[in-house]
Amino acid sequence: MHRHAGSDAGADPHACGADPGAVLARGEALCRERGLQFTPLRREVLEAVAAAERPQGAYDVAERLSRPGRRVAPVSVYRALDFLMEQGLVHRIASRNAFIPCAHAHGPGEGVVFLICRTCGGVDETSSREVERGLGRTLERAGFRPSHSILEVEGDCGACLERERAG
Amino acid sequence: MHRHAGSDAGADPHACGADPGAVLARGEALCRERGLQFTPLRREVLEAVAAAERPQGAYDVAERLSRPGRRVAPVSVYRALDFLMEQGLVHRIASRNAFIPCAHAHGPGEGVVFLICRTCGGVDETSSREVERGLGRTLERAGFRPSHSILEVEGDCGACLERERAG
DNA sequence: GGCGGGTTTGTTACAGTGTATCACCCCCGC
DNA sequence: GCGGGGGTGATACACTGTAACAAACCCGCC
Ligand SMILES: [Zn+2]
Ligand SMILES: [Zn+2]
Ligand SMILES: [Zn+2]
Ligand SMILES: [Zn+2]
Repeated sequence: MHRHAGSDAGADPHACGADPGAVLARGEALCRERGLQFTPLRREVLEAVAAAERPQGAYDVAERLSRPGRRVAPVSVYRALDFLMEQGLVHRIASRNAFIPCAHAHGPGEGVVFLICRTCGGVDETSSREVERGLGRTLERAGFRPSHSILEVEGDCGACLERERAG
Repeated sequence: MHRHAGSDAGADPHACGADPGAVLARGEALCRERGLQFTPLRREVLEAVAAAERPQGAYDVAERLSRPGRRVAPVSVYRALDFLMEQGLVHRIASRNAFIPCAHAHGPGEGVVFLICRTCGGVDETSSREVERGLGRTLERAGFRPSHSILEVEGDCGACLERERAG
């Protein structure tokens, strides 16, 4: 139940983990246009991550894809996830060692904020030019040249707060 | 070689990892005033983290503290590190699975930014009310109530940029 | 059709990270 | 002395991630 969260005023909202079909379609289109292979395994891994309500570990995905007669080893899942991350189709949540799907294209240098709900376990993502600007200035003052950054916030999502107030 | 980085204009600078002696002194004072035990093991673990130039894994610390005749198991190091983290004496770098010392008291709700140099491997920390403000507004718009957050930036530190320009 | 080279996957083994559990010790209050 | 809580030692285990090599696959080329 990852609700999309608005970013800066006027910017486009996000909807990560919203619709597995859309994520798969984007993966396919993106690989075709980049001349890369959207193989069955990669599709299945992306599908498994997109279908889950909460971030999935690589071993979770491996187990989910394995059936009697076909075993998918974690190492294969890791390789698929590496590929999907390079293409911007999934994100890794460092504080959880787990992965979430991404349904939208991130502009270059666009900062992403992961919102991790400690109640329902869901992860939503948003972006903020405001934060990005402030961080840029802070880094400049520190004389630090960034290559990339991660920003993960843990707390309670709107839906869970609502539920708590009601029930 | 963790240089301190200035935070917002007028705010106090940081100096994490700067002086092992200062970190140990702060740990001792802080435990005394809180009625907690600054045991030999905890002191040694903090000392090992503070003496290192780069973030240390729990197993690194365990190895560093072990000598012929005395073996310190990683699990003991983890327990000490958990304690030191609760007291705000060390930080965990999620993207590296490693720990750094902290020489200053963080105010409540004060955002911390970790600056991870991919060249020298050192980690510096700073804070930015600017980023904190922007993040607060972004989270409010998203209807998300934060409990805590991590912000880690990878890139090149000022010293390494300087060295690169010179050499 | 057959060949050659890059990419993907399977398989095994291993390294690294973190936790659960129980026993022992120590200290302090009763 | 006795009981209880906190800290440590020790073992075992679960979880996360990577290295190395072989087999399969794909695709352009002859
Ligand atoms: Zn995304
Ligand atoms: Zn929630
Ligand atoms: Zn600190
Ligand atoms: Zn550096």
